[in-house]
Amino acid sequence: MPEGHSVHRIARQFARSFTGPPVTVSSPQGRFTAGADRLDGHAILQARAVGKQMFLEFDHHLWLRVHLGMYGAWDFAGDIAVGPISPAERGGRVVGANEDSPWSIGAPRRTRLRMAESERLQPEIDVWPPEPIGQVRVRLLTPVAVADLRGPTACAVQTVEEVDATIAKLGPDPLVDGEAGEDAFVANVRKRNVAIGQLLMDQEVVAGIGNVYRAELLFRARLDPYTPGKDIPTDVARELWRDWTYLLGVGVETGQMFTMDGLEGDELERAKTSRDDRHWVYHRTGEPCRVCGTPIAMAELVGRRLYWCPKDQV
DNA sequence: CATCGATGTTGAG
DNA sequence: TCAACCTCGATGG
Repeated sequence: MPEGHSVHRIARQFARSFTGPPVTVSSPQGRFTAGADRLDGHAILQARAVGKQMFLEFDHHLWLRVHLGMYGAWDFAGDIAVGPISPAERGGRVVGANEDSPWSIGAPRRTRLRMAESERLQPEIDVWPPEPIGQVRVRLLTPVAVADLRGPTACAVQTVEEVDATIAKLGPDPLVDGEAGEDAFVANVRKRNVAIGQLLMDQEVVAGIGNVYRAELLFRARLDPYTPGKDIPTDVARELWRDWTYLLGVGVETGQMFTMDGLEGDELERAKTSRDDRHWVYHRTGEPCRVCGTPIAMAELVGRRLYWCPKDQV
């Protein structure tokens, strides 16, 4: 269930801990054996994230494309990075190892970290390499680090042409397209006679936004989710993009989806520690709007639940 | 302890 | 249009 920020963080984990040495690639589960055999023994050159898709380039110029979907996850263990990601690693394209933690051969650390929509340290490993847990589609193993992929929606070996085609179908991602993304986003929104609440979830319009960020972005903009894209003024669309850029940056740096700015004291602590107190409207059906007290509304839109304040968002 | 639902795409029909 | 993916925290008995 990760949205874009998690996928960028996972790509950075690969850039920092898996570029350099040859990688042993296997499919403990057995469902990706043919694909794993095509990558086995090759080194990883770079990790890229675009929206919710991640791409690893191997040194024979084949790529592994992964989409975690609803409940996919990566389990990392060994000499891996934990915690906030340094500003030096910002950017959608990450090449090579981080200077702060250069790749080195040595005894693997015992850290185990699960990276999905959130990140959680797991009990430390006691043997190297650790036993796979659950249905592991792909295992990537270096002398000092291991990554196990579980439950992905997509996991495929691609040529560079196929990677380019996959990315070409995606809308702009602030961490990939930078300033140029803003114009693309505004154009994509304003040419469609489709509700903005639907457009924000459309990965061809903008890549990386999921159900939580959609709801929160629309509330932060005080925008009615049912407003057709073509009726949204240019400056409002630009502000939406800039707010997404901001929230994505916060998410990538902290690993959490902070959407409530300006909190202090107890409110800030609650937002950090309690899932229920973390959002303006997401998953708050019937509860009082934090601004006006009106019960938060919920409706299905293209098969996903949409949350909004019917009074503040107009 | 059983059941449900989910921060999402893919591909069969 | 809908099941598959096959995980896992929340919920209810």
